[in-house]
Amino acid sequence: MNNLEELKSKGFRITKARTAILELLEKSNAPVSADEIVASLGVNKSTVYRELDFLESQDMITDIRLDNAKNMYESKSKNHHHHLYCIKCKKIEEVDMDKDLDVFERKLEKDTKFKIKKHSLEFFGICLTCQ
Amino acid sequence: MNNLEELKSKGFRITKARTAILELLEKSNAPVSADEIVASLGVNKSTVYRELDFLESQDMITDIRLDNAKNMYESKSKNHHHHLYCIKCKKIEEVDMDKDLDVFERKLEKDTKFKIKKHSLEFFGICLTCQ
DNA sequence: GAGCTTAATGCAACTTAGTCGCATTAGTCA
DNA sequence: TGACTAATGCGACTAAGTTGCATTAAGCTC
Repeated sequence: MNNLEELKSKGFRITKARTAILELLEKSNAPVSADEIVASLGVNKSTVYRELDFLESQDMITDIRLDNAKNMYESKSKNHHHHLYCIKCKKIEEVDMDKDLDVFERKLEKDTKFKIKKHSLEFFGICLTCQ
Repeated sequence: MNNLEELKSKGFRITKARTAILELLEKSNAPVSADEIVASLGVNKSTVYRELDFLESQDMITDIRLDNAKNMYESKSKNHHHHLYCIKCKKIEEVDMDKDLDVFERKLEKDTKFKIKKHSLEFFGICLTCQ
């Protein structure tokens, strides 16, 4: 069952905006910002923000903060990863390291009694070409 | 040599705003936002933002994003740590786990040729009292 | 397919975080 | 004490995100 089918089965409607936004995020191989979605799909700004909140609440996308101005969004269909961000050219690379972090996260839950829902791990630096 | 002395030795001025902001961040045991600084010190908003940028460029403070609306700032005098954030009551706890992450970071630098300047690792969840 | 219900959308006005240019103030040094 | 200029304050601005409300359209029943 894909994301749209899952939403339908939960009683949510399959609208043009919803389909387009979800598809755009699933196809994109880099995080996407709200205004990029507005620009490339022509969907209203409020709708985009509401839909992003909704998809996040449905656990289908996540948000990340790289430059400290705006959120970016990624589909969760892709396998979980972290980011390496060049503070000069703003290039984003993906990074894997979850085995270690999962172990730590479970320990953390036990120690703190927090129920951990997600984590974010971002590295900031200067890429080879910018050095 | 403390932060202020270091700034002075580099030719920067020791002003009231600078002293107050640095002191506030050093004394606080939780991350502080720009508007909290404006409110509690009565320093002008532009000055606060400029000063925060400046202190960050001098490597004396760091910024973190927890709720996705605004930056928060911490003194680097405190030992490096990460955050555990309750998405309900917005309580922030500090977390240590740097041995592992440092090893990983060095490997990452080698693999990607990035020169890594900093990283941020935040955990989001629900604290015991909010569960 | 027509009619009904209401989730989802679009619009416009608003809020909030952060930025910028410029005139003024106040550290620092001689 | 005076001169130099880094730092400040003010006000106007931008950009990201939010909200209320009237309208539209997805999906169900007949």
